[in-house]
Amino acid sequence: MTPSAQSTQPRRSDATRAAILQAARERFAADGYERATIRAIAADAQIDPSMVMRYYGSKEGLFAAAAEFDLRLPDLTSVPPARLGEVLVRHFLARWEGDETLVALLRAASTNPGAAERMRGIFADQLTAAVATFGSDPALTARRAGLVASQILGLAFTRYIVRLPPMVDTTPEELVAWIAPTLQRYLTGTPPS
Amino acid sequence: MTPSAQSTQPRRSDATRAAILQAARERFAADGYERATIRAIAADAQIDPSMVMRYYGSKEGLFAAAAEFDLRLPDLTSVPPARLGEVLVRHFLARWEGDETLVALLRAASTNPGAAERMRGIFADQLTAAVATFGSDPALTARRAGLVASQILGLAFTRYIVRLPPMVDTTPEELVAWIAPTLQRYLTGTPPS
DNA sequence: CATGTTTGCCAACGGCTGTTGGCAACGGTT
DNA sequence: AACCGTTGCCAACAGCCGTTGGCAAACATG
Repeated sequence: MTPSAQSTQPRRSDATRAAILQAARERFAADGYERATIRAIAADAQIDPSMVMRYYGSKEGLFAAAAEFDLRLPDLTSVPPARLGEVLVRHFLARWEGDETLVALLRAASTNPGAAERMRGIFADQLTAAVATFGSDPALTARRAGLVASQILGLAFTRYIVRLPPMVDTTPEELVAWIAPTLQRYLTGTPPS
Repeated sequence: MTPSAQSTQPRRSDATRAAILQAARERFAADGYERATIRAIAADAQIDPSMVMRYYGSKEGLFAAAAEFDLRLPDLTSVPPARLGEVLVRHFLARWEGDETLVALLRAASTNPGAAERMRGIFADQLTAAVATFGSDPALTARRAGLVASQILGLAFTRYIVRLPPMVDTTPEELVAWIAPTLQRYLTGTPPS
């Protein structure tokens, strides 16, 4: 409790907590939810497995903490409408090329219902909200966001999970050039009859 | 051995083998590789877990048998070039809307290296071969096939695995209308500069 | 100093997993 | 009838899993 200080005093265990979280992200990203064992995560973090339980309650709790993720979508209203697709692909590629959290979430979502639920939340809330900012027909917003998610997640799935050679070998800039028009049409194209 | 007859005589255990395979496909599709237990599969097939081992050797062997999959791609040379995208999306949607094998493969590929390897093989061999039939630049064939795979697998991932509401609620025909132009461009579009 | 809290490790638990070996019933062949 | 391969079940093994409780050291506070 320590009621006097503002609770901002760094606890000595914060480093341990952080080490656990980082090891958890790496293991979940590399192995998926069920293959990533608490024992292995604890070994990576060089602490005892029981500490993981004390700090995160359960394996589910640990995953929930490790899979916290913010897409950090830029403000789309300040982007030229014709370049929306390009900006989005580039942003996504950069976003998870440098952060394995989303790969962890992606892998886990295939088999863990909680992870799938969180993935649903991320794309339903964050992406749909971003798509909604530049308006047009509100009835189509969810569908446009869903289509964008299908191409974005398909890109991530083939490049980082399945590792299809042509998708791994292609440079980010080439991928942007190919995929940007797809997102552009999903976002701003006229609906098919 | 039974050397006289042509080995085509139906064995009494064939029904059991088939029941195991069907139950395995359902469990793998619903739960993924590690959550689908041999005991549960055997219970579904109403036989003893040890039979699974006798007939398929190991869990890996069972999965390999259950995840045998043929995309059954149509002959693309007899399709009007302008309708290639439409034909492909429609085919894929129909193909795995009625066969859970690919969903099983998709789920398992996230965490099981063997499943990912098989998925790579399916798309590298079958899809790339189909794309190669209508020629153009051979150096681009693999990349075109990879891009098609990214959108197709993204569609499957969001619709059948993560179950994003807008992707689940949209009818197949609407999906075809939205996604066909994407595949069309990946297949026949001029490469970006 | 004494006291209470935090941080950590050790050992163990119950449960579930893939896998194995042995044994009974069935079926066809001679 | 005797024989032998096939089909099936039962019981068990060894190993790994998430999780728990207790105990020692480190630390902070009076």
